[in-house]
Amino acid sequence: MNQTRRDVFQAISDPTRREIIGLLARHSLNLNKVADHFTMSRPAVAKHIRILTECGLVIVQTRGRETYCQADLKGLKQVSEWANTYQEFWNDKLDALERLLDEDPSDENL
Amino acid sequence: MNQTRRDVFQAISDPTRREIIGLLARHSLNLNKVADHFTMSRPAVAKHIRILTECGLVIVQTRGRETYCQADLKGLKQVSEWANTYQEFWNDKLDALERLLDEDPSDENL
DNA sequence: TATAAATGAAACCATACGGTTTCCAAAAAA
DNA sequence: TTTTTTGGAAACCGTATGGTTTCATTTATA
Repeated sequence: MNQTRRDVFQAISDPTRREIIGLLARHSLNLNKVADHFTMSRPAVAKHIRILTECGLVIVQTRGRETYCQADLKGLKQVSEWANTYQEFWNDKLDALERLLDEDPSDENL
Repeated sequence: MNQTRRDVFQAISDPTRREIIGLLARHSLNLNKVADHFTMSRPAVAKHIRILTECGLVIVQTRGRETYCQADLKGLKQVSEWANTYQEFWNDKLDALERLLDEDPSDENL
């Protein structure tokens, strides 16, 4: 749970963190409220939230005794854009030809 | 490196695997050709490719003595769609109001 | 046929990950 | 001022991850 190079792709790889994102996107919540949505312990949820903050997807501010968590999902733009780079693969109308050329075994010695 | 439930989000969380995807999207390659693009060992690359196949992003077919790898990135649609769910967060024109309402501290007891 | 190329498989390793429990501190509420 | 509430922090644990080296096997090639 150290601060290795925390990037957005790694942050969203965990289903629990994607759920947290879903929660916080709708309304900001303090830590306990977030944890209430899960069966796992509060510290576990807190660690997930910390990871989300480390890559900027969640912003935390302490108010009194509580930790107020809000989503800031601008970072997901990067993910969307990266995936869309390969849109041709699921958008059948596009570039079928290009891909066919490439599936040709004769390309294999490149 | 076991077959836990391999999902696309986890598969793309590793930068090396995203690079492999980038390579194979342009042209299919056999394992050694893929490995040539990296400084790590061939077995390491092979493991990454295995993970990519486990979630369907890469298809492998053995031809003679070589392992021919091709991308099948339809699975990235899921990623794109998930990220786009939160498009409002980076598309400033949209829903600024809705989000402002939500950033209001008085919401915190939901 | 002997040799080289391409790869799978196994064993191993250090560290990251995802979780737990326990304890402590600070605010808020009774 | 006790007592909750809220959550940070630490220690720990089992397993997954990402890498290595070594060896065996299969297929082409000289």
